[in-house]
Amino acid sequence: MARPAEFDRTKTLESAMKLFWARGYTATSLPELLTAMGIARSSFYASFNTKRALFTECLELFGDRTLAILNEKAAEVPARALPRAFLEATLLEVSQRKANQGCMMVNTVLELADVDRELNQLAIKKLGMIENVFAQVFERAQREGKLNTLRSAQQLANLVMTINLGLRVQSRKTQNPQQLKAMIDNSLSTLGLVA
Amino acid sequence: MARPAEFDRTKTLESAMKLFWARGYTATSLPELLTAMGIARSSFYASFNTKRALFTECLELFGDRTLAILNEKAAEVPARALPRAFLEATLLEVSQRKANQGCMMVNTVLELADVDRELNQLAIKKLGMIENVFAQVFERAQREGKLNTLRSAQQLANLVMTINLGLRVQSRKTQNPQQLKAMIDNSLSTLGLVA
DNA sequence: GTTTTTCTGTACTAATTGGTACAGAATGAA
DNA sequence: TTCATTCTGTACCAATTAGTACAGAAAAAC
Repeated sequence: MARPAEFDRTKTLESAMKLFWARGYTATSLPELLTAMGIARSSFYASFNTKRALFTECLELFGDRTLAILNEKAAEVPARALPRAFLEATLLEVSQRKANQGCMMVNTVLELADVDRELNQLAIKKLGMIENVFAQVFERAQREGKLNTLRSAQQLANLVMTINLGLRVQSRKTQNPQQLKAMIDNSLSTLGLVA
Repeated sequence: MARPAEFDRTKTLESAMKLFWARGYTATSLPELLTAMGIARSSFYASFNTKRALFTECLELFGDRTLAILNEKAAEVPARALPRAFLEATLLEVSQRKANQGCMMVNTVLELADVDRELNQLAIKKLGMIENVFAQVFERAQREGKLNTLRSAQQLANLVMTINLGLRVQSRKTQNPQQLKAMIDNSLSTLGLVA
């Protein structure tokens, strides 16, 4: 028949994600997207309906990827070491190769809270999934006696999230990875589950 | 001579600030600003050079106001009670009358990190001034033996800021003031200076 | 080769962006 | 009243926005 290959959709999606991640939804223009993705305008609209739909896909991708990292770490380390493992994996490893990008979900929550409620809610939902994983891991560890029960698993998860969110803001204002590392240590030592 | 009164500049500035606070820099258009401020286009450019200059003024105003609240509380309560007093004053009292606005400085840091470095730096500077007040208050309290020295004053201040930033993100995703109150309690109890 | 499909490139649209120009109404002091 | 000044309102500008239309090049199967 004919030319089968759509261009590498995953790859272009990834490029778009990085740009949205860095510059946010509103400030990212279509021409910028096209350049970053390396495709023509027509191809863009053929493959990803609208800018907004593309952003949704990117946010979805970012969230899933973050969740994957968390699940991966959850399988590797004990519950009380999970916060550090997650923070280092997502904050330090990323920010070493890509400067201070923060977190696309957090960025979106703040940017679009009063601008686009639907996208905002999607970001909130994705963040909620992260928190849920923490809660489940902690709950199980408590049941197995591997974690103290001074706080409920849910409270602990919420606390980890607050610190996580705070550090993600810090990562957007602090260029230096070493300072960030120190902040992670500093915050985690308060949790009472130092590992 | 002639008609003296400029319209109430402070009041219009405040209206602009609220709008920027809610919707961010990029997503706020000039017509929206004019409506909110209740002035004509010409008056706008006569009084506030550009949209960007206006934003700078608003950010400055927001930062100063937050700093004023902090200093006020610092004069009222002992050092170990300052974090809670500050968080409740800025998060709960505000969010009760004005929904989930978060913090304009934090919003700006995330929105403009890779878009407008100068505005971003201004927001970072203002946040730094907040942190400095905490650091000085803690340092003095430690010198006077009113605060344990398990952590340095600077570390403590940084920790308070991380939690503060995290909670401000939470305040932008959580509508419920009671949940927010619980999160404040939950986070502060980890600081080891519960008051 | 022919055919079928996916891509690029260019040219558009209508709406919106921030910013400027200027006429004239409103205002108040002299 | 006169006169200087500060507003409002409208009309404009050039640039940019997201999105559409379509001609034709590129590529692979037959």
